[in-house]
Amino acid sequence: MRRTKKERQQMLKETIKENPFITDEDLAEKFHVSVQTIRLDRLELSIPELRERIKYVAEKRFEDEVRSLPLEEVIGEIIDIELDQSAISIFDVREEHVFIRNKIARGHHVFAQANSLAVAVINDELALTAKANIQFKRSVKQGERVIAKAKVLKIDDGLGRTIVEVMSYANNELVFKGEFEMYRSEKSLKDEKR
Amino acid sequence: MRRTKKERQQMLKETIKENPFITDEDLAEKFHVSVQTIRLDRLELSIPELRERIKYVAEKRFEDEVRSLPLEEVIGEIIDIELDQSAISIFDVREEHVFIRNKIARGHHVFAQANSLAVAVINDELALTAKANIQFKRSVKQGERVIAKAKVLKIDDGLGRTIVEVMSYANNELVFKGEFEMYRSEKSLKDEKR
DNA sequence: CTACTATTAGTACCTAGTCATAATAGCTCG
DNA sequence: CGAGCTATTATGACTAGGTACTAATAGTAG
Repeated sequence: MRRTKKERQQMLKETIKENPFITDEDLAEKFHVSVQTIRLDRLELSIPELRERIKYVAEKRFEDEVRSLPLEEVIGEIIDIELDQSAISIFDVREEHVFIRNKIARGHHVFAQANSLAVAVINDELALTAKANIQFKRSVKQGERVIAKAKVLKIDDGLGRTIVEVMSYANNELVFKGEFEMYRSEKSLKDEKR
Repeated sequence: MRRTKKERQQMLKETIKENPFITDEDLAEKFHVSVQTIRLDRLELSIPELRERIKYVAEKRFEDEVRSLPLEEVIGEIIDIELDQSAISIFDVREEHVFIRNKIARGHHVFAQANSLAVAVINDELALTAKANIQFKRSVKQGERVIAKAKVLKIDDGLGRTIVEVMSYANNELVFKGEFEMYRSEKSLKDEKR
């Protein structure tokens, strides 16, 4: 007993974590012990053999590949709408919407909810966002429910522009505020139909 | 010769590509041939053995991991980055990103590309969007490739704010322009380390 | 019938292990 | 000093999933 074992096992853990592709033989050499000792250590620490470790890494990669699905069609669920007047949608912040490190919602999801609500409230076949002025008032965490309220401020038929204000709340606190200048391309067409 | 071989080898290729975790034995069963035939096939097609395949997948993941720590949360693919200076990403507009009726990209996808690029370019553990002023210059259609270029304009260490400008182009035309005011939470910590 | 391809079978060997058993070394406690 | 203990090392049998090589057989074309 070279006054080690615990130390060696601690280092073993870290070494394997850092490089799962290392064999018992290489480990034995590295720590100046026999292969059998390394195997006993792995047994005690429940570290699987090289091949299992590699397999695990490979499988995880495969899962991840599917995981990176981006934004959905419409973000949030619309629960109330009065065309050309106002609309409300809710959006539950889940795991896939947040940064891994701190569980804070990525800005573009909060934006997406507000933006798609602004699109929806416009009484037109086709509404596009022309400009937006937005502020993220506070960060939203995983598990919170964001309620976005859109209000149509001004409809300028001449220019085909509509100003929509969206305020988003989580826990009754304002988390996002945005002013969207929306463009209606089909306005004239629609008017003709009437 | 069951009038197959070529067909079988073609299918073999695809099967393994789809699921690299399959053994020769399973393959033999699947194609109703002997294990030896499968091995001959692999030899002819230069497909490595199961363990090598798994290892390859695992290694690739490992390479990606270093790259994808900051990048995995990005919409679009980053092709160039100089921290705290500039970054470029590309984003191909596909079916799932557009309005069904007119094949025009939804604003929040274009925004998401720009916003996540602004997050990525910040040389910090954690960057959040505080404000943004954006303009959609022209609509982007399905099939177009959007190239977003981010430039760090100002780093205000006192406030912990950084201004990032993002210009997005499709077909060499400006389609989106945004100015993002980003918040760095770990700023002070980093300064202390220096 | 012969030549040729495709397929199958069998053997020896490899890597990186598991599992079980046994031997040895270095201590400490009484 | 020796028994008891832990840690380490050695040894042998066995495993999966192969490689490499040789040989036998089936089926078909010329």
